[in-house]
Amino acid sequence: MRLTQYFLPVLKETPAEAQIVSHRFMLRAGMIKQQSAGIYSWLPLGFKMLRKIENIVHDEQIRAGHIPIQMPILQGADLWRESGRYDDYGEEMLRMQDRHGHDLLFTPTAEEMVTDIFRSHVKSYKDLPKTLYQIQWKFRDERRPRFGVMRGREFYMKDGYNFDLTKEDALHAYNRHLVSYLRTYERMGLQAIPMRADSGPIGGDDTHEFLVLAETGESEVFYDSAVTDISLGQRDIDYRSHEQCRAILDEFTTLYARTDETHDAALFETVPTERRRSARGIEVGQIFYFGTKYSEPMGATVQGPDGKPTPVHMGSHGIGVSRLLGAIIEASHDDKGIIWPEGVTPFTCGIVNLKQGDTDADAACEALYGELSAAGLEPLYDDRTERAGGKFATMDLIGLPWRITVGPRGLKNGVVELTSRRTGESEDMSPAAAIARIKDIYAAHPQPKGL
RNA sequence: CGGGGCGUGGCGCAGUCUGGUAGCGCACCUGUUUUGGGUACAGGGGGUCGUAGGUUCGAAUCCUGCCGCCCCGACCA
Repeated sequence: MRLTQYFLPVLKETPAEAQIVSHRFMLRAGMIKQQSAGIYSWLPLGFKMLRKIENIVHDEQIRAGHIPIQMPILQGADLWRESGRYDDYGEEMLRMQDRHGHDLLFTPTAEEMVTDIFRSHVKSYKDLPKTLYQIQWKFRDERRPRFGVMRGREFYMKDGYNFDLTKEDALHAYNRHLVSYLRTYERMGLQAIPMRADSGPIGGDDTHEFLVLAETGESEVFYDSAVTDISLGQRDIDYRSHEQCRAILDEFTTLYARTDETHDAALFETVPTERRRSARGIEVGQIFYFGTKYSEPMGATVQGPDGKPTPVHMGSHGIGVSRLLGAIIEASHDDKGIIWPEGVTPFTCGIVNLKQGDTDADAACEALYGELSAAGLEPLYDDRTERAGGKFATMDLIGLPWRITVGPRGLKNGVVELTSRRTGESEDMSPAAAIARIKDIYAAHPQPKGL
């Protein structure tokens, strides 16, 4: 993308309403525009990042064997009356009526509807297990929306639902989700720690939340510092293996890690003093096993081998896609702006032309831009006739991991400058070497495919 | 929903106490100049002062209602 062809309304000054760093940078980098309390328009850069994150989530869900679907944003009230949640959900559920006076609601989650889909089409145990998921806009009428997209009323969420014949199978689905979530977060450069949590209005027996440690987090968390040393890394995972998924769950959830909701002070005392930590965290996902809580009242049964109808065992699992955008920025920024991890960045690198209009500089930039684009490595070329300072400030603000700086002086020596946004370190090299380096870097950080 | 605060051009703000018909910086447009880490100068466009009503010769300013937004708290991906 050429910057002069793009729509990137960056701000020099911070809008007064933005209190936390991710919100400030999202506004300043021209990613979002607030339209109402907790409701945002997604401008090109923000929309692009939302899609990137979404695509990582898709990649990792599909890898785990889960099947994408899409359910409507507006749902009829009847299904929710069946499960009993129409009355239970409370003020957070935004309700409305259509012209016929039928009650509708803006979906805050979709257990009812997915259960309806399942019961309409699946009749035999032979069709199990199945996990269906969607990435869709949700609406929860929060009492107090805040922190930009971190607690919006409208938010983009991946919600998945597993259907299994037995509790054992459903628990494997739970473990499998935990593993796939860990992998999803790691790919975004985030460390999200699974913590034992409360089930809230979803209900159920087993539940873990995934928390990214950050000062601005809304949850208070308590953990054994050893949990921060564990990572999935590059290991091969067979998502069909009950044993392997179970082993990874044990590996990640044995050490003490809980939110304030489930914190057990006495148990925490058993953690060695020097490893006891209390901190703040951002909740970026949650997984539940709730058995037959919905399948029984809603009649989601399959015929078992014995011919008898059996209610299916279910769980649901969520990742806050729009919130992740805020969480990544909270976890990765400096005073100048965002620092995207290579795994999720709107563009792989920036090309800064220090002297637009200089024949050599223009030609060198065009060549870099053309070759990187042809290689599928989407660069952002700052071809504005602005003074260099403004170009650097813009690049720093929007946080592309790498920048290639091209100017007439360097070109006289046959070099351009490759700079890391994270370390700020620069290196002079030939344009060909810079391209090779960018290719190498992103070979190790493949960009998401999505659907 | 309880407590607090704020609505003045796209953004950040002054002006409100003490009424006299709107100003600054940034951004934007034009021109010249400049260009290696947010150039300089000159000219210019853009504002029903959130909104409705009231007081007054006169309201951004005083009074009342309403709307919106932000912060703290209690609830949540």
